[in-house]
Amino acid sequence: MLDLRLIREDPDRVRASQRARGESVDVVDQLLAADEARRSSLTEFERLRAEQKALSKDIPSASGDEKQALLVRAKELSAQVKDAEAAADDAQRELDELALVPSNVIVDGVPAGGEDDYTVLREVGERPDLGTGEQARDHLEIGESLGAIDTERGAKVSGARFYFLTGVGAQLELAILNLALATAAEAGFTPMITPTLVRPEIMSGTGFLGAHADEVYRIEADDMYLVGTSEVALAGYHSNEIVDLSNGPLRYAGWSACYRREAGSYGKDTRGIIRVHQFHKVEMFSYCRAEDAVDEHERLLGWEERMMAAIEVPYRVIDTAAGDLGASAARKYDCEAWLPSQSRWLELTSTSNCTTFQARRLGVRERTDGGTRHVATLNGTLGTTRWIVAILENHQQPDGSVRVPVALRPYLGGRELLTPAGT
RNA sequence: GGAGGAUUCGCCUAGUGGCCUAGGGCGCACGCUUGGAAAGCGUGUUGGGGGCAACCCCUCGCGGGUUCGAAUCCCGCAUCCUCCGCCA
Repeated sequence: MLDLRLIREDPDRVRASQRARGESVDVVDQLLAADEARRSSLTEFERLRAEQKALSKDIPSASGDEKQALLVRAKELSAQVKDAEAAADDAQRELDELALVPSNVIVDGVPAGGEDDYTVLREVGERPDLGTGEQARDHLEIGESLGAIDTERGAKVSGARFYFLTGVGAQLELAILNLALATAAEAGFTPMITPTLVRPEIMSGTGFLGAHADEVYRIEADDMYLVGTSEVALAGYHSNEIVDLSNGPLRYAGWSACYRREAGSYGKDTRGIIRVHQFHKVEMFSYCRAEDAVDEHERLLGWEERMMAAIEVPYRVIDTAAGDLGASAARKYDCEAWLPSQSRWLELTSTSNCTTFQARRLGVRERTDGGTRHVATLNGTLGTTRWIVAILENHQQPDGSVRVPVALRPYLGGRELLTPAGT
């Protein structure tokens, strides 16, 4: 949700942002009209209500005919107040509904356009030389040979896009997540294990029930949602609170299972564990002052790149185009690892600056000299199940083994190599 | 699943239809006092919205209702606590 004051004072900025995203520009004028309607109906209600209060104060001390006359007048007024209040409520409801429509206003510098209009900020690391003309084996082939990934039984038990991580595969996932959590803790984040079922208002407050509502699993019997990321729970953590940011940002690292329906991605990444319905993730989440959000975003990206370096995979950083941003994000950077088997880049991390957009919906504020104001929220990935893909493929050896990146070794009992089962 | 009880300002609490314009205590902030501090005294201290302003409106868990008037009465819901049942 945007600040109505911004829409009133600088509607052109909002229009430009909506245009860059390829979304509705007219909604700005609809909002301005709804805001005007709300204010005039509210003023009328308040005028009548004040009159009613003044009148009812005189009733107890009146008597006889005078009292009867007052009661008659008060009864009329009571009906008028009721109508005016209903009108004001309707106008407020209409405004509230419209206010959810515009997406966050993009940060200056975000490229306009859609999925393919990103800007590459940098490319880091060398793509592995896997031998002359040799076709790189893909992560599933490697994973199966290591006895690490079992997608067939995943499908048998739960359907397409489910999998078992077995043996060293399970350990490798935990190694990634443990390294991520340790990195976060060292950087001052508070480690958190979060709920994965949340109430509707929390899911909606984070902005995931807009255009991407089909992505979310809903538990109909209990009217709850399964989260696609711990960002949801961490954003809800301080909902309707006034937080204290005087000692710097509040930083949390959430560990959770993540659930995604992957509706509309039929036929895309169907092999292996690149695109799955359930995975684990360690996510950074930061509450900071609005004016610090741009710097905080760079810091989150910095921690993500530290993790990229730790798993020793070649990657690039992209500045996602406006049309490919989630509704809440004002800017998003992705780190994409090189995927040798497909000669393409694969998203491993994503960090979004949601400015005050989420906090406004969720009611997260801070105290300032001039009252309260909404804080900024940011999030970023520090490790997921998918990273197994990039690690297996980039560290595969000609003999079929996989080299373990140095930083992960302590979490794998010191192992330097993962070797195929039965060799 | 059933039966009771609770939900008031950061915390504790008063409040059974108009005297609530929600009182008191704690905490916190500022001031007085002091050589300095403590104590004491005084002032302030929920949040949101409208208005150029004076000022006004809303906010006693949430949503309805009764009434000229609701923290207070009625209905529904949520959360927490206690007990019972069921499951483990």
